[in-house]
Amino acid sequence: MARTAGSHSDITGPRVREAALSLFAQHGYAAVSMRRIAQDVGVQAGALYNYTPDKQSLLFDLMRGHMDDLLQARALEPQSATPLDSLEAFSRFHIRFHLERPLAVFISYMELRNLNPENFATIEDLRRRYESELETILCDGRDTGVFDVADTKITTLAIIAMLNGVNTWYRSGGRLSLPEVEAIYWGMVHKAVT
Amino acid sequence: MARTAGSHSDITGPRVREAALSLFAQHGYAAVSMRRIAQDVGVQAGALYNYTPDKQSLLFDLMRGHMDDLLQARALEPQSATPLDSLEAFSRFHIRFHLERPLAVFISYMELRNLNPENFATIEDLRRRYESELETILCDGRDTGVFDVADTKITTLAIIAMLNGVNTWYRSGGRLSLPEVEAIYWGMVHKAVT
DNA sequence: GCTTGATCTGAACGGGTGTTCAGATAATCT
DNA sequence: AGATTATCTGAACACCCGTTCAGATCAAGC
Repeated sequence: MARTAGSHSDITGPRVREAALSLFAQHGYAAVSMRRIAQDVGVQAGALYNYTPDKQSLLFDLMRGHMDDLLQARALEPQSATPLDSLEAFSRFHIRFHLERPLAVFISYMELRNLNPENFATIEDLRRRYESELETILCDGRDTGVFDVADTKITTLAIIAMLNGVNTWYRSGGRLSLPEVEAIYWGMVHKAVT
Repeated sequence: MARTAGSHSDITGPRVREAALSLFAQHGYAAVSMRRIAQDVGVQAGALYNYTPDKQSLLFDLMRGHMDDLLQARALEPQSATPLDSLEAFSRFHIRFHLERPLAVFISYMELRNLNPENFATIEDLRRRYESELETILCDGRDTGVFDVADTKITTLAIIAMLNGVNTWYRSGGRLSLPEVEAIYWGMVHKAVT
């Protein structure tokens, strides 16, 4: 068989996903055509179908990949001894991870409604899995008496919503460095639960 | 001149905006066609152009109207004596107002990228005006020594992001009543800034 | 150097898009 | 009753959509 190694697919495949990621984040899934993605890749629209069965899968693969990265990176983080340390580690990890890939983050919650029901369920399951890690920390802290939280479910969502907010304004090279941002948000999270 | 009063325009006009609001919130601006909006109104697509110059204006009017409502409702709220009372009033008002119109809230920050640059600037200005009301409260509280905030701009955005999070999960008739939700979130905001 | 087959082109498919407009419709006024 | 005109229809305009596929292209293996 000819052209197995050194083929263009190793290059074009990632480029398709990169172009889709950037365009979906800028204009939204529904407003971006396959022809527009192809243009950014430097290829005709038909060639995209060597790398994705359809447009929906292209979106889903981006979101699925992002959620997998998130859960894997989280799993690789070192364990903490106390609930307070765990909460600080979670808060700092969340900010750092999300600021590193703003486009994927943006897509992963702006384009949820453009997933078909099956794909939506898959992403939502992964999201809930991530959120439950925070809730477990909050429950541990409440049970040991170090946290004062009225409702762990709501506090979980409130903390994540607050931390996600960083992505709306942070620009690297701006007024505040990443460690400063981490410290400020961790301070607010810390106070809010104690 | 005939047909000035009792004309259909008093009815159809609002119905066009209602249908657009609901459909834009469900499927996104780019994914909703004028024909689909017309179908919900019970009219042909061409008739919509008696009520909006184009699709873009339809979106802008919804967002503009929402921001106007927000600022007006906020202005009608009673003044508070202390920064702490002001912050509580703001937090409770924000939650209450936003839970009353989830569709308009959803559109007003999901569809920002579908506004043309001029319309985008207008909405962003109104949004900043609202946010600055919260920041003023935080500055007052910090200056009088009752608040401990590292950075008023970031704290402003963090609080608003946290409060906005309510809209992602709250359903009326659910586990928690509106006053309970208000109390829980106000508790977290209060602790986070003191 | 020829064969092989992965990759890509370019055209086509059926259908949908926002918007316009001449003409039909019908409610109000004189 | 007849004139007026706001409102709506239905067709048309030029264009874009996701997807398919026969055939061209060309790098790797023999």
